[in-house]
Amino acid sequence: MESISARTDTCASGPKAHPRPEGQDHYTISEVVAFTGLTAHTLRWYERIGLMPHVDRSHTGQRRFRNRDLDWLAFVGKLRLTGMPVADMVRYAELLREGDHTFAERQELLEATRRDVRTRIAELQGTLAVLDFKIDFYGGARAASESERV
Amino acid sequence: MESISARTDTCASGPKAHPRPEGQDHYTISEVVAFTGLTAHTLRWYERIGLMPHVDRSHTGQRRFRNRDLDWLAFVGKLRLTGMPVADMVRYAELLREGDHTFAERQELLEATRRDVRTRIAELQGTLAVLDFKIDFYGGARAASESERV
DNA sequence: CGCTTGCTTGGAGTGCACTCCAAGGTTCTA
DNA sequence: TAGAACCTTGGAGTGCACTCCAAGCAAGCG
Repeated sequence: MESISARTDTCASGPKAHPRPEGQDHYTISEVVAFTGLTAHTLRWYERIGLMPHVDRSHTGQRRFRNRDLDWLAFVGKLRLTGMPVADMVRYAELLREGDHTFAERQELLEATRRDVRTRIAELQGTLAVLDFKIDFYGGARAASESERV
Repeated sequence: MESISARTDTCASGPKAHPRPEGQDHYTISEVVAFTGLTAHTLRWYERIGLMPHVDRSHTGQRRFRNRDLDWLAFVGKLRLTGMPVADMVRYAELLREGDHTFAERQELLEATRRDVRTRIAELQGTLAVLDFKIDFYGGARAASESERV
């Protein structure tokens, strides 16, 4: 049970995660900034709103991120690219914390996201057609004015 | 010269524009709201920030949109779908107002946008791969737990 | 030990793209 | 011609996703 959620969480060896040094498993916030490209502000904010699963602390209270946090941040980065609202990501994180009985809901959430992404790709391909049309027009107009000039 | 910019502006018969009644050429703001799905607020705001080419007014000062405005709004809608910042659209509108000598710059702007759209599509396809992976995982886990149960 | 650099917090500020408001003038329908 | 529905304006407000700040504690180095 536990092992299944863990695998779900870290996504195993699936998609490539953020780069990181080998054989290490705790990082300061600035190291995570360097790996992920996020700012320290954003990392703290993610934690505050419940988007991080629970970050370890040093004995003096400083954050010590682990590899699983980097994996999670890599996945969050993907979700961010989909345009998913942060509130929905937080919802997904909550479902993860609640355990295996939320499998179905998590799957649905991801499927809804996938539908949105597919729609978005189709929209973008539509805009691409318009852009091609316009750009060809400008190209044609310039070619025409050049041939007039020649 | 003029005719070329006009064609560029309205995009001629190219991509399909917002639906509208045939054989009419002036519309109140609420009609344009119905055709475009934008709000009246947004239409006025577009005009204020210089994103509309110049909307006619009735003798009492109310807006009377024309077909070319609907064409332009359809194009702006496409640009909006690309994720282009409004400021860049305003820039494009300015270039249009400045006349034919801005052809090259307009073409560049559109080409840069097209590059962005292509990048965005590639990103989204990357996220799709991750989503597929995760969704398959949930599907597999559920199938496994069902077979255990059986 | 002192110095610099890094980390902590709650709360306030930013930029974008709208979104709404109040107060009043206009247009249409009965 | 009355009333409802629609239109006008400048300016203020909203929601999202950060982004920054001040004040103070922590860590590593010569």
